Amino acid sequence: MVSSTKLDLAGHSRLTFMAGNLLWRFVRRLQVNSDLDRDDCEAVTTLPWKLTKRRRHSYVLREGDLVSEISILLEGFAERQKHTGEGARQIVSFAVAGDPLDLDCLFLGEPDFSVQMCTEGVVASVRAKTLNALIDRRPRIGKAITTALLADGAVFAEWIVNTGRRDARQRIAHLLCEILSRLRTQDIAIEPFELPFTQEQLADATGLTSVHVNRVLRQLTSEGAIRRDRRFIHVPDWDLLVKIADFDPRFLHIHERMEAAPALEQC
Amino acid sequence: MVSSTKLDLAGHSRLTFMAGNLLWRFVRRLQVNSDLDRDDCEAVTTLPWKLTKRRRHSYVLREGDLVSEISILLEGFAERQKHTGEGARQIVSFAVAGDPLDLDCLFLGEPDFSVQMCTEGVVASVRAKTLNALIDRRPRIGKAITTALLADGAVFAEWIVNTGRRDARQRIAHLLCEILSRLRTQDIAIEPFELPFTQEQLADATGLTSVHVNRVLRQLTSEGAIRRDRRFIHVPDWDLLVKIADFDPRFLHIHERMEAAPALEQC
DNA sequence: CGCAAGTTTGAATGGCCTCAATTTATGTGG
DNA sequence: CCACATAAATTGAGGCCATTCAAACTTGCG
Repeated sequence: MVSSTKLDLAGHSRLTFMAGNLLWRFVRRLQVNSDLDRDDCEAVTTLPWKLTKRRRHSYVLREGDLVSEISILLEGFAERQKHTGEGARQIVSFAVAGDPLDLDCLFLGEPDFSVQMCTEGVVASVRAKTLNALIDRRPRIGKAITTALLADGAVFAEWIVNTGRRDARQRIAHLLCEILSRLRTQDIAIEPFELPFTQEQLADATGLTSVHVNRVLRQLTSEGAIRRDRRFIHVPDWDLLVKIADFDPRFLHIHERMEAAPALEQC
Repeated sequence: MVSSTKLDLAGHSRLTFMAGNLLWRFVRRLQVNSDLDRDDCEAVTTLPWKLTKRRRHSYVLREGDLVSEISILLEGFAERQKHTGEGARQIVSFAVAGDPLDLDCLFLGEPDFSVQMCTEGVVASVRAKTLNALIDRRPRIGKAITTALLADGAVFAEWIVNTGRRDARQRIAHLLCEILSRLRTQDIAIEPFELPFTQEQLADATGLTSVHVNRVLRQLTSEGAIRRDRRFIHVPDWDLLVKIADFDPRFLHIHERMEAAPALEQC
C-alpha cells in the first residue's frame, strides 16, 4: 500500500494535503485501463498540481480557450458540452472524480467544447508543458493517458447509439447506469446511489427536453427502477434499471484491475 | 515537395506498388494533425503491410473479435457500427481513404463495434505487435497516432450534438458536409462531389429511418442544396449546404499543414 | 433476364416538443 | 431564522416531426 506521506505536498495547508490524497483518484482512473507501477504512480501524483475549489456552474474551460493547463476533476461532477449555432446545448459527457476534463487538448490544442461544474468540487491542474515532459520521460504513462482518453471516446460512441437508437426511457436509464458504473470504479457511490443532476442536464445529455425528462423520471419511479428525493436519484433495483436501459457495460472498457490500485484514503 | 519514388516498395507487383502509393494516404491522414518528418513517414509506409481488396458489405472486423492486426482503409468507404440489444443499428462513424479502421484497439483491446465496407475498397493491415514496436521506437509516430485517434473522438462528440440537437434536415446536411470536408483533405473529392451511401446508411448514421431520409433528401434537392443521381449525391451549392447544416468544421481538427505532405499520385 | 437491394410514395399513428402556468426547492441577505 | 428571489420541478393542452406499416417502383447484379 502506498501512503501519501511521501508526497512533496505533505505538510502544506490542509487543502494541499488532501490534494495529495485526492490525486490518487486520477491514478486509479488511469489504472482502470493500464498497468502502472509504483514509480509511475508517484511520478503522476508528485507533479506540481495546483488544487482549486470550484463552485457549482463555474466554467473550468470555455470553447476556444488557450489550454496552457490541464485539469483533472478530483471531487464532484462536471459536464462537457457543445452548442449548436442556434444556441442549443448538448452535453457530450459527464466527468466524475478522477476523470480528466480536458486532457485531450494536450494533443489536439484548442478545445471545441466547454467544461462546466455540475456540483461544487475540486479540480487539480498542472501546466501542459510539465505533463508533456512527463509523458516523454515515461512512455508507459503516455500510453496509459492515451488509453484512458480512447476509453472516453468509446463512451462517446455509445452516446451516439443512445441518442440515435433508443427511446427516452431507455436513454435516461442508460445514462444513469453509466454514471453509477463509473462511480463504482472509484468506490465513490455507496448504496443508495445518489446523482446530483438537474432534469435539464439529463435532457441536454440525452437529446430530450426537460419537460419530457420529468415525465420519464416519473415513469421510471412508478416502475420501481428509481426513487427520487429532491435533486437526488436513488437506484433501488439495479437489475431492473439495467434491463430497461439495455445496458451492456463493455463499452466502458473497465478492466477489473482494481486490486493493483492503492487504497483510496478517506478524506 | 516529397515524391514517393524512394519507397522500398517501388518495383514490386503492381498491387504492392500501388499499395506503397496508397499508404501515403494514411501518412497524410496522420499529418493532418501532426508533424512527421521524412524518416517517420517512411518508417510507416515501409512496415510489412498486407493489402487486401474488400468487397462491398464485407466485414473488416466484428464486435468482440480478437484484434491481432490493425487495419487502415486506403480506398473506398467503410462504416463503424454498433447495435442495441434490440438489434437496431447505429453507425457511429464513416471512414474515408487514409482513415484507420480499428487503430484504437491497439490500446483498448477487444472492440465493442463492427467495421463494414460501404463500397468495395482496399484495406492495409499490419500485425498489432509490429505497429506497437514502431510506436515504442518512434514516440513521435505514437503521438501522431494518438492525436489522430483523439480527432476521431472529437468527431464522435459532434455526432452526439448532431443526433441530439439538430432536426433531420440539419443532421443529413451536416453529415454530408463532414464527409466532403474530410475527403478534401485527401484530395479525393473533385467537384462535383459524389457520395456512395444508401439512404439506409444515412438513416443509421443520423438516428432516423430510411423513409424519412428519403423525404429529407428530396427536400434538400428541391432547395438546390444537393443534386442526386442514383446512389450518388452531388453538392452544387456548398455554401448553402453549410448554412443549412450549421456546419463549423473546427470539430474536425484539420490543420492546414497539407503543404508538408507528399503529393498523392494518381493510381 | 430475373431476383435482390434500394428507392419512393401514401396514410395513419405516436413520441416527444412547445408553450404556458403553477408548485416546490434552493440560496441569499437582512 | 425568516423573507424574498431565483432556480428547478411539475402538470396540462395542443401540435408537429418523424415513425410505422404497406405497397409500388427502380436499380443493381449474377
